Amino acid sequence: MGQSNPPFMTGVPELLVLRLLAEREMYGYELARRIRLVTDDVIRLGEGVIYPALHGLEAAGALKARRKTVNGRTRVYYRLTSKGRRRLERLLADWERVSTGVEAVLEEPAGA
Amino acid sequence: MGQSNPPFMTGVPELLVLRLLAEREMYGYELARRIRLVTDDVIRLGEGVIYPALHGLEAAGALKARRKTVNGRTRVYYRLTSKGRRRLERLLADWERVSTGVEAVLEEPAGA
DNA sequence: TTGTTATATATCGTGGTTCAAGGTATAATT
DNA sequence: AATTATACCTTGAACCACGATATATAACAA
Repeated sequence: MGQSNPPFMTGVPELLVLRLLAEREMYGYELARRIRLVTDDVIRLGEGVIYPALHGLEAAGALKARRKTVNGRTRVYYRLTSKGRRRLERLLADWERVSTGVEAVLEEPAGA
Repeated sequence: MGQSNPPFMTGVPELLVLRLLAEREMYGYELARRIRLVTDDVIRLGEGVIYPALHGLEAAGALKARRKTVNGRTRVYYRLTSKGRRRLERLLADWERVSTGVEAVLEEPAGA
């Protein structure tokens, strides 16, 4: 009974989160803001995407959380684990493969 | 009572189908084969994706179907309408925007 | 003081895409 | 005779991503 593979274009939010956390420790709200900023508002991941992704990644052992209070507000900082780094590599390769595939079709010059 | 927007990474199968049909008239089975071939087997769209996409596109007026019997087998050839061409332009622009956004995050060099 | 905006976390219900699997039928190959 | 390739199609479910909602503090305006 069918377990199906994830759709081939998914996992991008996860990829973005992991990639940013590879640079430095960040917290959820910051990640959302940063993605909006860097993509010029093209990609806007809401809290309903960011937080579940973060929690899932942490549960999978790809992230480690650290609580910190700044200005009376509690932030949860996440950093990559080695497992997370490996996962990032994999997702990076997936993205490259798939986007290259899409480009191949788009540039395809009517070959027989 | 939310109707939600489609996820930001979707619509790629539709894009690929429209792009190939912009070259020339093709039928469903052929499209599936062609996408597999051009992408080096990276993207494999099954019939469960191809045919519903084709039907939806036709219902939306983006494609025009034409029945043709070859070697005793019936094929349904699809060609782009002007509406389909416009839709292709839009999806093309969407893909460019989004993939550029993803790349921006991936190449992001730790800017503050 | 009251209201709104920004910061910061979290969950929930649901909607829509994509998926594998199944179903029909003819032609070609083994 | 059986399997593979061609060719169409539908269905049920999985899953991600979405908007909405909730809570709480700080900053700023009116």
